[in-house]
Amino acid sequence: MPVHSTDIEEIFKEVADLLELQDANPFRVRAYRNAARTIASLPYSIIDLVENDKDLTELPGIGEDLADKIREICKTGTLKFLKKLENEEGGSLHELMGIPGLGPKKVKALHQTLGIETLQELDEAAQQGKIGTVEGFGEKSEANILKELKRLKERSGRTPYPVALQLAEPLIKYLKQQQGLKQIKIAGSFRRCRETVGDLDILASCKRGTDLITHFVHYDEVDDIISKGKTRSTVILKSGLQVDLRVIPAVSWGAGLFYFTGSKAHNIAVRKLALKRGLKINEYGVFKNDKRIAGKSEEEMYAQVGLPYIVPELRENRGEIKAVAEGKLPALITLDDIRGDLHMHTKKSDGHHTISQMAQAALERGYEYIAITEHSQHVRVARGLDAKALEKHMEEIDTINNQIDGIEILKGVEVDILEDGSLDLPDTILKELDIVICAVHYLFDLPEEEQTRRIIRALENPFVNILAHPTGRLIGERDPYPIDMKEVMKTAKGNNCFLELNSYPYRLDLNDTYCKMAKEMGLKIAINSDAHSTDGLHNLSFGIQQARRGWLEADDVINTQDHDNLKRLLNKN
DNA sequence: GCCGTTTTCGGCCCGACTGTTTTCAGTCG
Repeated sequence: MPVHSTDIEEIFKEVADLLELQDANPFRVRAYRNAARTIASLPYSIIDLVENDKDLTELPGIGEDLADKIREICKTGTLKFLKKLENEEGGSLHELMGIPGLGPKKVKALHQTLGIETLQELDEAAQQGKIGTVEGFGEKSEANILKELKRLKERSGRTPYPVALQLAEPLIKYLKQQQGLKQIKIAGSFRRCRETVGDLDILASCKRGTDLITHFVHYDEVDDIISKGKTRSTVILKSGLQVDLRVIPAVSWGAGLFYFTGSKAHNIAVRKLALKRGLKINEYGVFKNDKRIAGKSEEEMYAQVGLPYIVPELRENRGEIKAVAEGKLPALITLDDIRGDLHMHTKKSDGHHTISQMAQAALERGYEYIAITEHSQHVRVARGLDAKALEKHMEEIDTINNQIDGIEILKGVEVDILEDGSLDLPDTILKELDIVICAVHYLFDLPEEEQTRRIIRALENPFVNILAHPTGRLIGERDPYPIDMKEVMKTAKGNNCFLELNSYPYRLDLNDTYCKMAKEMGLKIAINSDAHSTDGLHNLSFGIQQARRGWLEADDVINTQDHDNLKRLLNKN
């Protein structure tokens, strides 16, 4: 069983919990949590560093001791120190700390008085009304524990961005009805455009904050009010999504926005710069000797530490602060840079609209070209085309191209990569096309080596241009299939191929870190919608968000090129 | 356990909210 970055993260978090339960030095506890966060926010797998014998202590928050422990986990899959902690008294109590409201002190109290060690035992004790009898607990804590246990069972982790977006829009509209509201914005990972969000952090500035909070907790969709104070409140929506609202004074708007947008790692890095200048940053502003010298806007916050404004998508502490200090921050791609869309389907396979309708919709978006890329025969559910049907389809595109002005329709295909890496259509037809996209649609569970070999062979076909949704993941549904991405990228580059960033918001495949990796290797990306209807073309904006998180600039993306340049890029011979 | 342009020791974020012990400890972000 290969070790992943997330395994190391989990082990360190568990160690932190168990140490905390033992009343260990709180800073030692924090060191483990910091290290877990560092590993989580790396734009690559820490396993690669270990395998290449790199110096792990160069990573923030990782010293000699934790570097040794990381190497131990990589080598053995486990950590002796954790096993030792688990074997000690109370070594299974960390799982109870997963219940919001239960920290180390309360967990220990429950253990000592009622002997509770597992979530199951916690549930039973709460059902029997025993929790309320423990000192420090009352009726409300008991009810809360029951509620959280229930929620834990129902919870399915983070919410995909498009779902959060759908829930957020009407809520913001509702909050805007409040009189005296000056500003309102969603911060947190949502603002950073992460593919999933843990909760929604809404920031507002309002004449009378308490009125806004009251208005907030009376929202129709609120299922449960977790907390409600003068400046902040937390609720759970009926959908299960947690929403935090924080009201901050207008003079602190920028500081609050900065603070609650995160990421935590980015904030810490900026705060460190402030400390060097003798300044202190908190959610209310930048302070010099207790005097606020900035805070109204994020721009002035950054200016005080000598940095230009950094867009939220880059705030992950993945080198953006160093880059901006050196004047090397990328000019990130925007939707306006896109001149065409190279992956879409029509009624001919599993799409809903005709070629003309798709072309018309693309024209309305200001595109100069599109590629129609139907499935190939292997994908029976999508009514994939065989060579003969594809030939007829190409003739139809020719006809429409002659009828329509202002946009060029490229003749393409999304050809299936078969088990052995050969393609689902013969070269004789592939070479007639303007663009060939290849993709894996079945056999997702091949071993890494085999899957990599399969894809590499496909990319070596002289007529293939783009590998679509390169990891096959479906966010929240299907994990990426294991492949050696570095090798795939190398092969793509060597064969004048490109990788796709599929913009379907449950795919976003390539993800941000792979985009950055491609950019660093000099491999260009195609940001495509994979639209199955005219509406589907809009998904491209989700891809742009992900691309920006991956540091991509217009020049890193092939469909920002004009038609002539694109043709040159697609012509491999 | 980490870190260092106050560098090998001594500091490491702290303010808001909840519930309960009613004046504050515990938790969270």
